[in-house]
Amino acid sequence: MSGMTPTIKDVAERAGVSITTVTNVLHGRGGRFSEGTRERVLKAVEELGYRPNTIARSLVRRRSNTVGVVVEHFRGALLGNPYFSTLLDGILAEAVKAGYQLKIIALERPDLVHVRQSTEDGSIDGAILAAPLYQSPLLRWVEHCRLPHVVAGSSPPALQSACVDVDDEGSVYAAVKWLIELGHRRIAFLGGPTDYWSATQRERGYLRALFEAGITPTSHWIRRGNYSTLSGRLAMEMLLQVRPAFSSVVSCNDWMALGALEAMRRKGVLVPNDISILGFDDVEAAAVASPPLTTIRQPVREIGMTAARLLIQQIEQDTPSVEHVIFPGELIQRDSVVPYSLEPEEGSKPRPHLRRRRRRC
Amino acid sequence: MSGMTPTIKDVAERAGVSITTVTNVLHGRGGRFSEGTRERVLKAVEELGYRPNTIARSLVRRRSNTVGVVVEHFRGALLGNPYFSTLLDGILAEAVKAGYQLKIIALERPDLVHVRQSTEDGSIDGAILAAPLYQSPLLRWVEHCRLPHVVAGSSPPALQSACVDVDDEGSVYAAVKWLIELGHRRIAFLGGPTDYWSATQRERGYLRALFEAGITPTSHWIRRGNYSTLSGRLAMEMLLQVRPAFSSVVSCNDWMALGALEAMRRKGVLVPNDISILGFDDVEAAAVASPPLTTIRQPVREIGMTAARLLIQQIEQDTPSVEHVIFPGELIQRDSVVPYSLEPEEGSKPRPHLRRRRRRC
DNA sequence: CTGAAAGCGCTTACAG
DNA sequence: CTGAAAGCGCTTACAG
Repeated sequence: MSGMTPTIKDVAERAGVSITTVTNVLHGRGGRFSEGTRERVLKAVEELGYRPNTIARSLVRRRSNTVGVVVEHFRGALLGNPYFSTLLDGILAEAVKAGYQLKIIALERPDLVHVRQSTEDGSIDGAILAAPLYQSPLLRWVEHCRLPHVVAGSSPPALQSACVDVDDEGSVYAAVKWLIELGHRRIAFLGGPTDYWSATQRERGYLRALFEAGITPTSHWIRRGNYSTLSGRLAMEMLLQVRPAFSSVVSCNDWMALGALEAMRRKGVLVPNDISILGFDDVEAAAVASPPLTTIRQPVREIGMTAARLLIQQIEQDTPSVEHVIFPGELIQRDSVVPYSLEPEEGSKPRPHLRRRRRRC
Repeated sequence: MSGMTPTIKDVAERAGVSITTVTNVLHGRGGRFSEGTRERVLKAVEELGYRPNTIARSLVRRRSNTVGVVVEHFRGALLGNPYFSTLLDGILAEAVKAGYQLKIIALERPDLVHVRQSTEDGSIDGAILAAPLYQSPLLRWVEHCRLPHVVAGSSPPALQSACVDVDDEGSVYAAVKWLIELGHRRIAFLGGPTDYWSATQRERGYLRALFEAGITPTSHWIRRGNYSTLSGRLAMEMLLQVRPAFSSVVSCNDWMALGALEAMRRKGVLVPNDISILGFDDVEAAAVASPPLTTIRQPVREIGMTAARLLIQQIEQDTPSVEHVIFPGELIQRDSVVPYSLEPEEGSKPRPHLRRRRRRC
């Protein structure tokens, strides 16, 4: 009767008891069996090398004890992106701590049919949406979703779901304001892809700080890329040709800032003496760049942990949440930003970038 | 009779057919239903928003269609490690392509009981062990494991299981040989943690190249760290005090090399003019370091992909494999290594590092 | 073409 | 303290 893998039935037979009794001792339901029975059961379990089948248990309990992380647009190197992997790391840490397993649901096409198929199939108790794009169908899905869920790394204000994210807008706003306090008024912007919520929010923060300081933003000083180093280099090359020139540039992420650094190196533009540059994310490479990049760090791992905690709470209390947890970014001051001291006269001669000198912060 | 979520029974009732018929049309088992029946069933599915319960299906099919990735010693920031996340990325890519889901099994304590509990419970069809430590209990487990499995990022030669890894020994051997051809004979080594298979193998490659060139390795020129940047800096600081001095150093990984770079910068040692340095891994930061780090790249993503492919093959053909797939490392030449031209005389005066000059490769 | 029945491995009332 | 029975949601022979 026993197949390859022993089942509870095999244990029961071997121990000479019913399967009910086996479950009872396995779950330590005290008072439902004698000490002798307990020992016999445990012995049979041991001898047979019996492991309860989780699948069967999940079916009857209607609980899989696993949380799903859904990532959309899996084009290949998503987890190679430190943002995602760090987020996942935080989620995993909390899930493990709470006794949950983790399943990764990678959607090749993020349409409703596929999400529902892979999330509402009983295999997960709740889902964390990892950084869904701005107008992703997933964001539409969650609104009608009865499965516990939380959105991490994306936080449309109007969304009636739990969200955990960094304060993109506020962080950039604060950083640009700091730049202005440092004397910069000609501040360029290296934007990210417009279908990323984060990118548009960061750009908003930049614009708001400018407006508030009475500075009119120039569209010539705003250039967008796709968050890659290459696109940052290209965008910076364009920016470098614009006149009048700017004294500092804030980049939507570090990789683009690193590309911009390269563009400036090639052109002989000195950082931070000629141009100050500020990044976002604080990726590992930012610290070892030359000069080390001043940047805004977001608590990615903590975002993941919080998302997992919020999700598990919903699962276990069986109450949906619409809480938005927004973490502030942290300004990491390194060497790529210095105060602006000497504004060159309007209409000054060529190589304006090279005419200025500033002291370090 | 219908709970919150519709089941196959609800569909059957609504369509006025048996549940057998419902499965049949759902699985497109042609010839077992009429066109009219098919339409009614599909309509009921649509109206009810029915999704098959994967758990129930897995139970009867004895197949979960998910592959497990087991990571041991989950102390918190494992996935934050680009190696693991890239490996996972490769695994995920292949798994998704083959129609499998992915489950992450993070073991806090990698003992046999826990592994077996979480892998032999029917929830996964096979397991990939991600970079288990040198003498991990997991490596003992796999030997008696009936579940399909493959070890990725670790490859004890004697292991009777499928393995996918980079050729640690051979890659370092080749690189050190190259250094010797460049004129270096005094080559120091920044080793990794000795409980890592990779670290010991890389050290072996270093030693073998030295032996083969008739160079006797000096234990004073070998220093070990724990793969972190800090440990690399510390180890290099020690190394820098050793006399006679060396002309080049090969580091067990890039992060330690980056730390070593910092140590040298602080001491005023010029790289590569005074000392050449070679890393391993080609992490993103290696390219933006100053000078950009010459290093050995390992095809991590490909290792993950291959591991997944091997595993799925085992699962679907129901035949265990003991194949070892070993990828060669790739030497990425950047600016931290130059040929050695002038060997200082034995017993030369202080600051020997600063007395040499070399041209770039 | 269609459906009743057995069964996947477990858990949970419920009755002794 | 113990066990027979029903059931979780599906699939798979098997008989019509």
